[in-house]
Amino acid sequence: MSLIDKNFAPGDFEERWYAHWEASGAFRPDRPEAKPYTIIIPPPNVTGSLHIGHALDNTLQDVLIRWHRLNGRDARWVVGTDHAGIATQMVVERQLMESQQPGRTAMGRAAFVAKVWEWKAESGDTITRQLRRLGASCDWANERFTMDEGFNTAVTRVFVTLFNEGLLYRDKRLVNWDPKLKTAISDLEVESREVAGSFTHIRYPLADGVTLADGRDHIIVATTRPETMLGDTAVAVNARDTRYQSVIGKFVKLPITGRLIPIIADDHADPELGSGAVKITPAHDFNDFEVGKRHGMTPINIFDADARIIAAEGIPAGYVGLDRFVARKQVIADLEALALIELIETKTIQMPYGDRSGVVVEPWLTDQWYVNAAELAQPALAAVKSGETQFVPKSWEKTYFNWMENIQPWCVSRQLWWGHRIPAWYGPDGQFFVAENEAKAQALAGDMLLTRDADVLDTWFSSALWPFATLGWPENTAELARHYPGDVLVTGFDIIFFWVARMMMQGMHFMGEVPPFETVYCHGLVRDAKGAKMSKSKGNTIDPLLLIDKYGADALRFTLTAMESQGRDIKLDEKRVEGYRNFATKLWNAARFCQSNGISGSTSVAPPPANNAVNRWIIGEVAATARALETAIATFRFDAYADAIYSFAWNRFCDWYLELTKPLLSEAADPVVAAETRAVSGWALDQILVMLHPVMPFLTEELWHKLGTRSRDLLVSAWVAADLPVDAA
RNA sequence: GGGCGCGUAGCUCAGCGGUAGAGCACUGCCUUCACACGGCAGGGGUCACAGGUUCAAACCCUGUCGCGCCCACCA
Repeated sequence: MSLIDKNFAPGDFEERWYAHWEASGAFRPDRPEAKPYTIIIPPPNVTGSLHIGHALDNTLQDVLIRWHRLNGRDARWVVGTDHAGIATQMVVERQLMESQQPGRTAMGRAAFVAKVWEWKAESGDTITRQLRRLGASCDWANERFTMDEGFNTAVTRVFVTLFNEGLLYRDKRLVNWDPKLKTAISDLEVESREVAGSFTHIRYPLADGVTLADGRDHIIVATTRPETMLGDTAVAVNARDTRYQSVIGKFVKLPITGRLIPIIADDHADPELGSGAVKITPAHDFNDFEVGKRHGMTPINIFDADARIIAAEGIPAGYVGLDRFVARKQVIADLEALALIELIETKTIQMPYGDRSGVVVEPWLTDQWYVNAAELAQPALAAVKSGETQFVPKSWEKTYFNWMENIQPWCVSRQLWWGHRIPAWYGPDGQFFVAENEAKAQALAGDMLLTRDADVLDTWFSSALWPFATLGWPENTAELARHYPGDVLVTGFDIIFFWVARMMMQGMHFMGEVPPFETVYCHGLVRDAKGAKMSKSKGNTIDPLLLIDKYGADALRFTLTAMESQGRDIKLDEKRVEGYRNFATKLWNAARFCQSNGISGSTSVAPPPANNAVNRWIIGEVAATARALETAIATFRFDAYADAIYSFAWNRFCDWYLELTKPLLSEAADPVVAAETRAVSGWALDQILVMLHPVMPFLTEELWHKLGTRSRDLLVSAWVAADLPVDAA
């Protein structure tokens, strides 16, 4: 208990309180008799730094955790970081380049991975330090990392188990290949962009003097990627298409290569589209791959990992080694010279781009590991259908259903170095053995000389295990029993497929059909004041740390809470932060006023006895506010929470109550009424601190201690304000 | 081509069946012994448009227009 300074300066006490809380163990769950309340943090990238989206996500989680902690629950916020395979690998590669050190391939795998660990150690606590500045009351004592020892065990166990159950398998099929990063990526990591392109109509000469019904000696096919014709294995037409019925089973002579390829009948060819005839390139197009399979064709691969032409069947030597885009020009030039170009249309086309590399992704034929997602999706789907897990807002359930019901095999192998190495070993003739370690694989393989799979797992494969691997799984720990499933997951809607769906699948499969959380709260994106998506390249990013420096963490937290409305996107305007900093100042001054009038903190949750009408009124208002907050939390209406406490504290408590009671505290006033008013004021102010604490933890903790001699910190006090009598007056 | 969401005061948004609300901005007054990062008073909206349901609609239904996002193999 000490005098409240005239100036409100959050920088003077925020870091001090955080250090005190953490050191005192306040973030640890320590109420074994109470019902647990568990949130699992979406693990930020270990080498990342706090952006405004993290600030929102973690503020909301902290509001929930702190509210439930204040309400007596045994709250635990499980925390940790993600190794973020591809993202981190790219960061380190870029750093090597910028510092002119040898590149990844030059230094070799072991040295590179060591370099990443070095970088992780160096920068790895940046993000967690920043979360502390935000005030996130995470259980740091049990901080996890997706590549720590226990996690590695969990990942391996899951891989081996799924393999043994037949739910994970190796397959040769087309993947989305990123020729820049030189790895397979999943469907979700491909974004379709509209670009200016062209549509080339090519004449494929009919072989053996055959002609079409209209007398033409060629079939016209169209493509946006002319170079792929080097790998064509057929031309497909529809069996119902009268224009082509007579030539089904005949051949065309594939230009440039001179190969004869058959004209086949397949429903993939739509008579309504283009010429009705379509070139089939099984090794470089997802549809064509299926067509090829139906007709027993062997795909002809024409690219290497860099998407350069290789010496495949019939490809002229001059093409070998050409980049795909150079090859495209060459194909067009050669076809033009042969007078086989019917037409080149300029038009906007859809092209697949790697979301990380920004280059055009190629469908490429490789051996990869796949998870049978369609199978794992069934229980995960059922859990949401039955309401065991609920999305808030509910409309996201439809999105989830739609994706899960049409889910494709999940390619989980990546040709990267940073990540969980795939636990599979190969014998000399391509036999493979999946086991938890090399010794077990060797036991399966007998005398064979084994080499380990060079690939690593998709980052999301490990983060899918986050809700249970962080609690000690596969060991049967007490923590697991107590904190799984979590109460709520708070995350952005943009990773529902990447992460939420995968956690649902793995959680259901490995945790006895129990989904990992009861509620999935999906918040929106934080945009700039004009509504534009923030990006470094646009230069419109808002750095949450700068806002914290300028206005205090509490003001930023209040802003994000007040603007979070049912998952809608947030247009963040700095003026809003300034406004809520003003609110903090207002409260600070109100507390200072109270203190200067001999008002101090209360000793109990229950309101003091009151006879005076104004005092009775404010007691009732506190109760009504507490109930409004309870509803807001139960329905995840963060905006309603902020609004209720704001209007109560400012409009009713400051503007009316403090003004109306000023005369009651004057020297001329009745001492009995004055004493009652001091007691009620102190109690009401305490209640404001309690109710506001989840959103503004620093300011409220500071005032809590300034206003009274307290046996405990505010954040760990269990105050069930909503139980107050509603009609105290 | 499917799916979702949004169009309410100058701006950002609540309200989702019972005579229009908040914050910011704006106007006027006030440096009154908590606070000018403040106080008091005030101006400002045919709730996108058109139909319908209802005693009653910003709120429910149908359609139209505009904006945004997600998913999808028109080669």
